Amino acid sequence: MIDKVIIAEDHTSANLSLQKTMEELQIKHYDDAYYCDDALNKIRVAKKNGQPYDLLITDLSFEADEKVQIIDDGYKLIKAVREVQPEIMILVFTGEHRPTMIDSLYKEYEIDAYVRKARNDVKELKLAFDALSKGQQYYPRALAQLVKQSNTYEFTEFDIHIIRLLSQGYQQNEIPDYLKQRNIRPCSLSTIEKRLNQIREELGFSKNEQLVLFCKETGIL
Amino acid sequence: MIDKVIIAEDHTSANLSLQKTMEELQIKHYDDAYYCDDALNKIRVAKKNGQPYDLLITDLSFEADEKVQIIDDGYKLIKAVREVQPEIMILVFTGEHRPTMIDSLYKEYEIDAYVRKARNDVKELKLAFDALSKGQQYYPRALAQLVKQSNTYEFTEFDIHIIRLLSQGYQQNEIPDYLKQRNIRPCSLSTIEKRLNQIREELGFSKNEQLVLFCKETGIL
DNA sequence: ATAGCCATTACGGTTTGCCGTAAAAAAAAG
DNA sequence: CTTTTTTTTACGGCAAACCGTAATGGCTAT
Repeated sequence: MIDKVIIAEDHTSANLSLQKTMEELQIKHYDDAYYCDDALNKIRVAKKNGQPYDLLITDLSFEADEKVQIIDDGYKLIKAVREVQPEIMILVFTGEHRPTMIDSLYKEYEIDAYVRKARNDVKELKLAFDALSKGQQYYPRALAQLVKQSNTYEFTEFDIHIIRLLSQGYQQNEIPDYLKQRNIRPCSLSTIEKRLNQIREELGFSKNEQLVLFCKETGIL
Repeated sequence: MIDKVIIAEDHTSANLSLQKTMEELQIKHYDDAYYCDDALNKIRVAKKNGQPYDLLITDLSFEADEKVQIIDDGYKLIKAVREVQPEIMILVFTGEHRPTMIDSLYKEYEIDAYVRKARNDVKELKLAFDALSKGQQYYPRALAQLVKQSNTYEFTEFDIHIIRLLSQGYQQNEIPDYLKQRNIRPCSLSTIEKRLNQIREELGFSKNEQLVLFCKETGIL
């Protein structure tokens, strides 16, 4: 059973929607937070008082403002919360929709549900909630397909490094020096060229411009 | 006075928030639409029946789904609505925050207010509403500053066209043919090279990869 | 009509990127 | 320790991109 819920969401409008949804779901006790630090703190206190939350509902992106925060986004909040109270259920409610990123949240932090802010999001929230109430994970069917599709190429740290340098204005022939200075080990121009060639081929791209755009869109950059 | 409001917003959660806000503002008559076509239609009908809406609240991005729509985003909706009922007040409520884009909405379509989905958005909605009730325009103070700052370079349609082609994998020497086939008029390779060179210089970039990334980040692509 | 101006195009030299092959180095296997 | 395999690097020819200069074409004003 889910009795006690904490909502972490900085947008007032979305926060209120979630609260209203909680009421419709007849959750007796829900709290809300507009900052990650605040949410984490409430979770800590509740656990200490022997009345821990059953469920955290959180967005992924939080906007910085004049109040300086230790935890400044949902990813870090999830990580921190898992350390404080490993068994708490986590529902991610966000507009973010990079499938691989979401999938990695399920794998790495074992989140229990993901609902995308979209048409019919409230209905989907309730579906997710039902699943969670029964102790089930809620993994949207569409997500599985999207993950499959998008997982055409697995980028290594090295790949990302190169692509980032390109997107920062480095020429390819400047990159070997850059890598040598940092003792990063494949560092020849030839290897860099080969790597880029390979990546482009696997993704069906002809130009680095496409690659950079792709990496931005999938959240790699 | 604002008596009658129409809400165009596809996210259920945001839509419900707006409805709730309308109730708090004691708006007696408000309707909502989850599709632009639906919103436009309601505006048309209301006007025909001699009970036109006073205010349209709309998002800018609407997601496509199986229901094929004629008008598929807020920009087009605003344009269409201005033709149907030029005097209606328009409040844009969106997560979109490209200052120049928003500013151009004020200039081109004479929208009356813009509220960003963010922390305290509900409070700002009410402020905007107050201004509109008094017949005033609501132009957020922060927006003016941002517009000034961000106007480093003004992209022409032509610029965007070229950059988009690059980001789709076109080689520069393929672009002249592409443009000629479509009777787009500077179309020589030389002009394209010159244009890109100029853009890069003005933005302090050395590579097209940077440029593409920049355009993606600022929402031009 | 023509002179002047601006945008567009054409051209050529240089640099950078692309891609194949082969050598060298490192890692794995025997 | 040697052999095999894989990874990394070096090199070279060619295509694309870069960038300056000059020529062309269109437009305006006198």
